[in-house]
Amino acid sequence: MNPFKSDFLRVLDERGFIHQVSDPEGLDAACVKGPVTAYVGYDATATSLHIGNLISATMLHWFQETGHRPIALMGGGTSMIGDPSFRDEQRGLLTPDAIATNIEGIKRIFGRILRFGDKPGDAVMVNNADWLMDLNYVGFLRDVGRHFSVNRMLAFDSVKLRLDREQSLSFLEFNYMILQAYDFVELNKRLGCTLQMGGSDQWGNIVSGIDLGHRMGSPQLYALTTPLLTTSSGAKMGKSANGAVWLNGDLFSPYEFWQYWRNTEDADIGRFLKIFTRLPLGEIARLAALGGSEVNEAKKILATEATAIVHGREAAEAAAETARKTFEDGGLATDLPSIALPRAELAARLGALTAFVKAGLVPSTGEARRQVKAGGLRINDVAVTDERASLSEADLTSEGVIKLSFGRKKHVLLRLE
RNA sequence: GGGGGAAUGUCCCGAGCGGCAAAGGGGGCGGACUGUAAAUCCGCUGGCUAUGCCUUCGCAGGUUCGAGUCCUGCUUCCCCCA
Repeated sequence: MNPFKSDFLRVLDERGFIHQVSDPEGLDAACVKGPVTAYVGYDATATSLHIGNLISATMLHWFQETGHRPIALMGGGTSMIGDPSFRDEQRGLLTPDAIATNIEGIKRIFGRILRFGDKPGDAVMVNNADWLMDLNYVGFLRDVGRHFSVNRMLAFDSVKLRLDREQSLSFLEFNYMILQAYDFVELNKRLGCTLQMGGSDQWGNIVSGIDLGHRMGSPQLYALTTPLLTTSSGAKMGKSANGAVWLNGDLFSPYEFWQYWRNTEDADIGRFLKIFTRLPLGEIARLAALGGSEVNEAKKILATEATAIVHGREAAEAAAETARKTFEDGGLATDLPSIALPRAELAARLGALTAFVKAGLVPSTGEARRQVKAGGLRINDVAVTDERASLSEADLTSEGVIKLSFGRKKHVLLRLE
């Protein structure tokens, strides 16, 4: 199946996006023949997408780049249910309000990744609430539900985890797969969509859509999934100290985002450059081959390029510059993340432990206390040794800020307001 | 329908004679070493207005000076019989 003839599959393959494809030859031929329409669905589980979603969104980018039409599907309807795939327990139900706000947050990122419009080849954004919310229950069961075998659904790996574990799988969640399958068929009808892409955890849901298409008379549909990315040492991608690595700047600043990539493990550089940047493969091969401490140059390029896609070139350069001042000059970069501090609080002597909690560097004063013992907290680069230390105006640097550091890499400035 | 078992530190797994903030892992975080890497070693891994106070062992009651541990009911799950 290897040398693909279509630009799209070749690019995806070369860059390491492909985990599974249904009928690779058929899809390849279809992509050669003319523009294809494909979609990826995003449920409104948070106000922002995260790094994991970026992979599939990037596939949509290359899809468009190679002459096809991508659809970004907002899961306004499916989010009312919640995907149980590979989850070991039920999540709380999202309220309609939350879903609406989440979708607003999620939409923002696509403007940077896809080109939308009305011309052929322009990307389209749709919301499955448009066709799911008004379904008639009995009618839907008769038209669509009859095509699903419960026996078969129970055999899917995606629900096995839940079944094997002692957690119940509610009927509500059990329907998720059916609705997603229906989405695929509906998008085929409405927009001629014949390919659904997603993370490897979506394979079962996607294939169900293909089956449903067969039974309901759709043309041949295709599935393509990406591997679940892990770091070389086995950790799941996308986790940072504060939780997920979000794409929206209000949840995860461009500087933090840049830092996330800067700290990539050596062994992952090539793989990540191919997926998270748009650099040409030749350039990537050169960077990935760097040895010793030279790999740091490659990591900086990875960080800047990946950040530029998500936050814009300017923000990426600024983040790189802030990092350079902080880590390479050992100086004080005044555009490090900062929080405002009322002058009155400082005048009243602010407890050092409290200050670190306020800055969001540690979650509790208890944790701050422990870190003092471990030598992990510094004020203006001087280690805190006394739990009862406090801050005063005397601690302000000549730039008028106080720099709090947690560990070697996390820094926050307190800035008088 | 009947019988037997399980639920533990809100990341996961998992010990726990009635005195328990609760063994041990994994993961995570910090320190040392480095290159803002990996590997390795060391430490930490409920909260607070902190030599004390408060909240944790599926949920709700009860016995007891004292309950994760015993009793009752409930919820969810697993196994066997029908």
